[in-house]
Amino acid sequence: MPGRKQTVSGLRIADVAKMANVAPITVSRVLNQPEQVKESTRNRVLKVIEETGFVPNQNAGALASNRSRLVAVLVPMLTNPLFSDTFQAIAEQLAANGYQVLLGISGYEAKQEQELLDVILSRRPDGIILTGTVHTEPSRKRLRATGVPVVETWDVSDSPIDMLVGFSHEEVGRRVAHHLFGQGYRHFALLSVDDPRGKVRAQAFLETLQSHGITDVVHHSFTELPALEQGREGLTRILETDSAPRVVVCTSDTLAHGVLTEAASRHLKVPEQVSVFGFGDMSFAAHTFPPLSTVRIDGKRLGQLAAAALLRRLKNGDHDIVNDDIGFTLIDRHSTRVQTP
Amino acid sequence: MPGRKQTVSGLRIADVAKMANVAPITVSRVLNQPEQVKESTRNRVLKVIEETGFVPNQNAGALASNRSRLVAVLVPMLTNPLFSDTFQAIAEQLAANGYQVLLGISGYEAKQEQELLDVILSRRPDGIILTGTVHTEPSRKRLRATGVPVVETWDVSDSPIDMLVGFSHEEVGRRVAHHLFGQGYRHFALLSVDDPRGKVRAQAFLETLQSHGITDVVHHSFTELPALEQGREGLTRILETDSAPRVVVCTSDTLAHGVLTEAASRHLKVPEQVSVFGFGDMSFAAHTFPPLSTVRIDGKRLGQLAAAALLRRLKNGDHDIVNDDIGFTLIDRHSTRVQTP
DNA sequence: ATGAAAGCGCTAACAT
DNA sequence: ATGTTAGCGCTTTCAT
Repeated sequence: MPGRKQTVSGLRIADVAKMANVAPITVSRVLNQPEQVKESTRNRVLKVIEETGFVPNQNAGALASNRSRLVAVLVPMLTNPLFSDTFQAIAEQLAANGYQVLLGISGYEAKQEQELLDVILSRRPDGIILTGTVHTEPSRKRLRATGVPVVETWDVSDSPIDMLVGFSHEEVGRRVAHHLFGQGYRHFALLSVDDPRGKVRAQAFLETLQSHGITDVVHHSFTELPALEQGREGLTRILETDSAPRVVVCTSDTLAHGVLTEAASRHLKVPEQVSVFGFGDMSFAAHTFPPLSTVRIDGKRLGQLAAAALLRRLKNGDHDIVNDDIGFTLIDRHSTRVQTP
Repeated sequence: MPGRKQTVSGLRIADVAKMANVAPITVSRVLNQPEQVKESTRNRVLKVIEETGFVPNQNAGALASNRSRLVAVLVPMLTNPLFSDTFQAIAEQLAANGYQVLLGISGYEAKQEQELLDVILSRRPDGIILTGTVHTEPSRKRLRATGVPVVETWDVSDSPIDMLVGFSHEEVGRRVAHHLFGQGYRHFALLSVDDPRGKVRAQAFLETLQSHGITDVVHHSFTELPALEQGREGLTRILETDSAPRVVVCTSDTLAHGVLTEAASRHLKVPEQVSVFGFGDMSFAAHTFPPLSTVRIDGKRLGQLAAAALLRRLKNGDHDIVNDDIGFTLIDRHSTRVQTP
């Protein structure tokens, strides 16, 4: 006999149906379209479900209905707090709408993501939310071919796979450069971690400074995930190179926090002796000493919009083109000075 | 006609089988037990799979085989960085062994977890990893009844549901109290967030101090998630109450970091004027200014052990009793002083 | 408003 | 080493 009983309560829909004196399909309707069932019948069925602790098998449901109620969410890394607000918001929204989250850790390499994708697709998710817009060509092709609704996040793209909610990292780099130049800063240092989007920000930042004639930017790049430690080490290295007053721009608030810490430990005055600019406006940024000037990204909102776009597609079947640039804001706190030096 | 085609590539196993001149079951074997298929046959099938981009439907597979290859991981909150190392380690281990992670956000209330559980069980996961050992009685019953392998984490228990990998929060509270008392501290303040396990640590800490005759502990509890902001506010409040030199014990490194920050902003010398003790040994703890004395929890190892215990059960079907206390270590850095005052 | 029959795509069990 | 058959538990379609 192929297959074996696979129930939580020892019951299948058919068993519940018998106990409630209805056909299996009626139980199914009570579970999925309760309004289609007469109240008295519905209550009878619900009572049996309640009493027996019956839990339906969604794998069977997915197979029969071609709807898995699963949404795959791919993030590069769980330990990077930058994404956690977004991820949390996505997961909450989806759960509230009856979808479950299938997690994929894609790393920061498009190739790794590609391999993950087949594993993910084998669950037939009803939707996929990706971090970033850098994917291999096979990945893009496959996703387009399957027709699964896809939302790319945390970046912009000229040719999104499907829907997109993000912001421009190039623009971030440019705006930060202009902003600080406009405030009178002329001596810059850059601390970056080499994730794909951080690289774009760093690159755009450097190019914009070049256009202002500034080419002597001290630049240190780290291969590890952003951490306080790298920020401290970064400032140390910068000071070895050049002790002139300058502003240290970081591709992550965590790095910037490290710079502030190292400055404090050296009794350097911020922003007078060193200024610091971050990225992310993570929860701590407003509360460092001194409070950190940074680029505010509303990660929670990003997540909510991404989930909402997907849910609209899933629920209403509409086919709106979604390409939201949620933008960002430059926030001047006290780790930089507004006056011209 | 019930059901509709649900494929990624437009193909089912049956189609691949025809193209490779084998029976469907042979394709299935190539996918699941490749060593059972003769190399030449296997290569022929793999070639067809490769060329067509066939991706099997795991929902169907799960239904037929009664193995979903899904492991549900329930965490209270994605935005609490304390768990992210553990979660990341779990997800990596599982992925490396062919399991996918179904995410559940359980919040800090057992009741909320209970509701989530039915949704999770409807996917028939092959295993479940829970955070904490506080669950409702219906939850425990249901989990035991289904027989799904369960690993509880991040705590200890006299009556685990099944397997367990954690450490004692009571013991943490006690040890921290003894430790600081032993170093000569007599004036204590406590900053806590009211998550269930933090409460236990705080409680045990206070009771132990009482047993040493210390009852005048200034205690502030926050309802929000631990954040730098609360730590700063906490120290501010403590100083309003009492400006005598003391040690501030925090149920989270994040809180402790906030205390250090507030101290720096007030030009208070740490540890001379205020000492600080944290919990977690999160990545930044060794790099704050001054470096933070704290309780080291090896969250990554915890995750690896939890995943490994589950995988042993899933792969070998063994039924070892797993009840690992991974312990913790008190680390004296420079935010406390070792000398008697 | 409810039901009967068929089938979703895959694999367990039993052949050969 | 490979194939045949039946069925996993559910929902679609069509009927009443």
